[in-house]
Amino acid sequence: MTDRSEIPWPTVKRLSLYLREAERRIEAGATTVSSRQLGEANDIAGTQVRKDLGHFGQIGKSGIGYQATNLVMTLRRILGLNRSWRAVVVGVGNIGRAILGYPQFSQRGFHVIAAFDQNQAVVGEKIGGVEVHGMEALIDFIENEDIHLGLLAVPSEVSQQVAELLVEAGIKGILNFAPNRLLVPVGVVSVDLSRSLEMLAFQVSSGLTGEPPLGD
Amino acid sequence: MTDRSEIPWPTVKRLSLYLREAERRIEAGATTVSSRQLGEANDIAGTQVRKDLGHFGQIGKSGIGYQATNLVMTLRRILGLNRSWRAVVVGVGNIGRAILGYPQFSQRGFHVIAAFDQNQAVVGEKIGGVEVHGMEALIDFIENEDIHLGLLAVPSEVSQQVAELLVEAGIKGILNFAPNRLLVPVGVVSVDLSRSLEMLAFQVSSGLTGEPPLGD
DNA sequence: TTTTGTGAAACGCTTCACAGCG
DNA sequence: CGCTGTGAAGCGTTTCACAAAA
Repeated sequence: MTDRSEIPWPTVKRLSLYLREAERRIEAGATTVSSRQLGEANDIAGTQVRKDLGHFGQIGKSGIGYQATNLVMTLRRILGLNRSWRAVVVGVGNIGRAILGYPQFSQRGFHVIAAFDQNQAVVGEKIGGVEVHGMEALIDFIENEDIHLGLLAVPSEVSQQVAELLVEAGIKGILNFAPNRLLVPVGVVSVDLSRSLEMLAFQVSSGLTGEPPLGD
Repeated sequence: MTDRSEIPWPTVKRLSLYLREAERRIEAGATTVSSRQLGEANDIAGTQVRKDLGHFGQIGKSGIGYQATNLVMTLRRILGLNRSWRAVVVGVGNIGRAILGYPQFSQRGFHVIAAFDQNQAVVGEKIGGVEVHGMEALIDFIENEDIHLGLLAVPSEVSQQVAELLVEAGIKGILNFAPNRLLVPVGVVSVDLSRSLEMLAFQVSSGLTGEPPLGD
């Protein structure tokens, strides 16, 4: 394994796709997968797949391909999925509720432990088996319950402020649903629905078809 | 204005950000914005902003910057936001419900006209003022109500099939929430929450901080 | 002086071409 | 042969450097 910080971001974005494909093939009975097989469902060339996987050493066998279960284990390890992640949802509006009701997350080791909201009207509610607490309980909860990730679904006017609160409490990463950049010293990935819709509007207006470069 | 199909995709992804920033500055009383101002909130260099905007002709003034309201109009036109988009939500699970309750969309001219689901138990329900219909009504509705976009929030096992249905009915673009590529001859933008979480896990595991290249 | 617009250079990722292994 | 791994070439985007406009 090479130093993870040397892996190009475009490669990282594809690793999830390879992992899924490998898992699908294993379920279909495969014990071995080729670079072409790993890429074809997502229109990624075999060469590209091999270059990407090459970052982790020589893990394939010429003439055969990749040992499927090994590959899955390697990808899981690189992506950081060989552990369990404890997360809280902050902001129980529409998006927060959707996350709380989304069972797929726990399949990958992401566990939503609790939710928080400023609005006293929703405090005490239970959504998808997860209890909603008041914001004043946030810091203690994160510290005491060993929470790693924050799923941030608050209005954009307060997202930076709440993000800083999370970081102060010791959180390690934030999935941000607000349409603005967060300046915090932890990992951040943003999901910006308005922006996605606008990119779609551009595509349609331009008469473009299919997905833009690499499923983003 | 140049041919839109010649605009590089990385540029398109940034246009939404410039538009937002320009609008924010106008609200704050600005009549003029510089390339540096447009980029700084998102950590984009002034040169980059100018190269991007250069695709639409020479719309700035040396020493001054860009006429704010003009710029907003231009960006809106390029992105295809100078019109109204009629959309339907297909699949009224957690994500579908979240979209239906999300009022911000209509601010940008995206109007969710109706929702559809296979499950008879939710048909007839009204969510966020939008009625849920059965899947059998989908094709006629799209044709008769002049629907342009489909917001696809169905399980991944059926997403390709439903996408084909939408295209057959004449839809022009799909915002896809299922974790798989859609092979259809219309515009597609995907929002893949599991993948975003996995990229976040990678970042945190690697000790990386801040956002990956350009807020994606 | 501030800021745009733009060729040219630099950079990073993708694709090619092919050696080598099973 | 089929498939991997990889140096080298190719390509598209970003950054630099600077001329020109207000």
